[in-house]
Amino acid sequence: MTTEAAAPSLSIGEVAARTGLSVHALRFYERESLLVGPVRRTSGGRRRYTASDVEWLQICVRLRESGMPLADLKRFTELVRQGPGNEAERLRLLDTHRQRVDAQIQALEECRSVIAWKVDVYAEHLARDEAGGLWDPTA
Amino acid sequence: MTTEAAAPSLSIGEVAARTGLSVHALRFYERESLLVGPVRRTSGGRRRYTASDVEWLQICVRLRESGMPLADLKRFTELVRQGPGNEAERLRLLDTHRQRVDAQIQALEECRSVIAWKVDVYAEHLARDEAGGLWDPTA
DNA sequence: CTACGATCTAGAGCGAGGTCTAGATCAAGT
DNA sequence: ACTTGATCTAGACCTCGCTCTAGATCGTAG
Repeated sequence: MTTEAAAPSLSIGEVAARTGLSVHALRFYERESLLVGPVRRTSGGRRRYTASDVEWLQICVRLRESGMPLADLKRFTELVRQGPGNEAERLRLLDTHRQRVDAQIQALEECRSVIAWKVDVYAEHLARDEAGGLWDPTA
Repeated sequence: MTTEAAAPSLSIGEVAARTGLSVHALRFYERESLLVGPVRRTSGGRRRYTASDVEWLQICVRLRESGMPLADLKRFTELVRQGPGNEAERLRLLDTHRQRVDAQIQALEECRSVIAWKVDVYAEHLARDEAGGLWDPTA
């Protein structure tokens, strides 16, 4: 494993396709230090991403999708970049986020049930609508 | 019920406390036409909200919390303001939103499981940590 | 060699959703 | 009457998270 044979790398466009991030966003993330290591470049200056860059970005996407602010993601990246020794803090960060996600899911489920109820009210109204009756939900 | 006896009304501050919106946000929502009817004023020009204003705002809060854009909320408000006759469109709007919420919940649950897995990885690592071993998750 | 598309940098711009400020007015307690 | 705190308006400003632009360069297919 220490002897490599032409480590396959990806262009920014390919990484964009694989992560769902735009090429703009990828360059932006890099500027914001959201990548663990520096991205390699070709002799001509084009970025070449490794498989583990892509994996990391996929984790980032999950964390972002679930509402982690870029600032927290940056902090997490820093910790990973610093290497072993700070796992407790990484754990804290992730676990705190997990709790926020749980709260978020719960809040959404409450919203969902309120909305579903409203939907039912309207659906029911429309079902018996043909009979024709005045009905003002503002009342 | 048609004869009223001093309909109790609330100040903007009281409404803020009851809805969780800031007084700034309440004024902003009003400017953006997110309220069904015009808000009453005292002789001195202060806003007085009715109980149904508050109910409406509470629905708005749920819809916003669950990610409905202000533009959609505005559209929904318009429909309600126009009165009976457009229930089908209201239903479509709400049901579309409900589907988005469902999708959101599902996405969050996937994120949650990815995060929970990462949390476990770190927790486990820390548990067997005292034994002391190199461990670099970047590898 | 020529085209043409993908990528480069630095930095400006944008949309959403409020938030805040200034300066004035109102209302209630003492 | 005076003080204090809540509210008023109009409009400037802010954060977040990208997105887009301009103008140059790279690299690959003909």
